[in-house]
Amino acid sequence: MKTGHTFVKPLQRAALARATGCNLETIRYYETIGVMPDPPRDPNGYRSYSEYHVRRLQFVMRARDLGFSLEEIRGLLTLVDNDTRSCAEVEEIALAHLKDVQNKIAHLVRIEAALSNTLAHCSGTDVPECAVLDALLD
Amino acid sequence: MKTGHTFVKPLQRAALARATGCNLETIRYYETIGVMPDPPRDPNGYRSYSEYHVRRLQFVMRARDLGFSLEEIRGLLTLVDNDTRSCAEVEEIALAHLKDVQNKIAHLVRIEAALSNTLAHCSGTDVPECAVLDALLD
DNA sequence: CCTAAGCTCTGTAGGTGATACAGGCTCAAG
DNA sequence: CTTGAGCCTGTATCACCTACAGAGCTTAGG
Repeated sequence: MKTGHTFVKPLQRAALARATGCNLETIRYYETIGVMPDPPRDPNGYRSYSEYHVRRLQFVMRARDLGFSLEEIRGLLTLVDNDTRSCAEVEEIALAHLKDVQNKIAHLVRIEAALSNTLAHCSGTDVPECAVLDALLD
Repeated sequence: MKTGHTFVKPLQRAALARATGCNLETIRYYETIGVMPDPPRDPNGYRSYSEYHVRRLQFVMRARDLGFSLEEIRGLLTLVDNDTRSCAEVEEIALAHLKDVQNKIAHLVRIEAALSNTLAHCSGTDVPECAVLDALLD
């Protein structure tokens, strides 16, 4: 086949979903909240996605995997878009998020300790005495 | 003062909120979703809470502090209500929840590692090269 | 007695992050 | 030509609240 200049054929919504692992409906959701841009439309009104959209959605998905909120992701995308890419600004967002994650971990670890401590007193039998309920009932 | 038989005066919604630390509106919410029972009403239609409600809401709040979902709390309350209090059933709910918490912790710890690893490569300066964005952009 | 503050009531909207479904087009294959 | 898959839009739903608007009630002060 002749492949003179690389021309990547546009994707429909389901194809973008497959390409990125993102849920079909979520793509439209990200569009309405402005995380993904309004894509060009085919004459029939169908959304037409390019490689640009694939990369952008992948970026969003990776950031979400790291637990960034959509608000934080919006911030990161602005930096990418303006090609400001000031490392300092990005670091600020990422550091704030890291602290957030660490707080969540600390909180969950406390919960885990309390829970397993309570469960340690549980007889696990069918008797009506229950250490877990006692703990909750005070 | 004469305190022949102990008569605890009924509480209004704000008083229950103060007594339990629960948000005022959340009390009404818990009522609509059936976690708290419909309280008796004064002639003027005001909700009238007794010690029973204080204890029940405290139970709910403690369970929430431990990260139980409202669905799980509903399950625990059913056991309390029926005075079944089969320790085995309670243990089942609490153990499932403990596993859930441990999974969340494991997940967040992975995120934390990835994040701080990425941040370690961050120069923190104003240059447009940014390890964090590079990681997200692939 | 009247008024103003401060409660209460109800229903409903907003927020986060999606997910799902209904009802209607369009398109390609058989 | 029909059928089925895909697309479109708007709206409802989930968890878990929070908040506000607009109304009524209660209480204390003047």
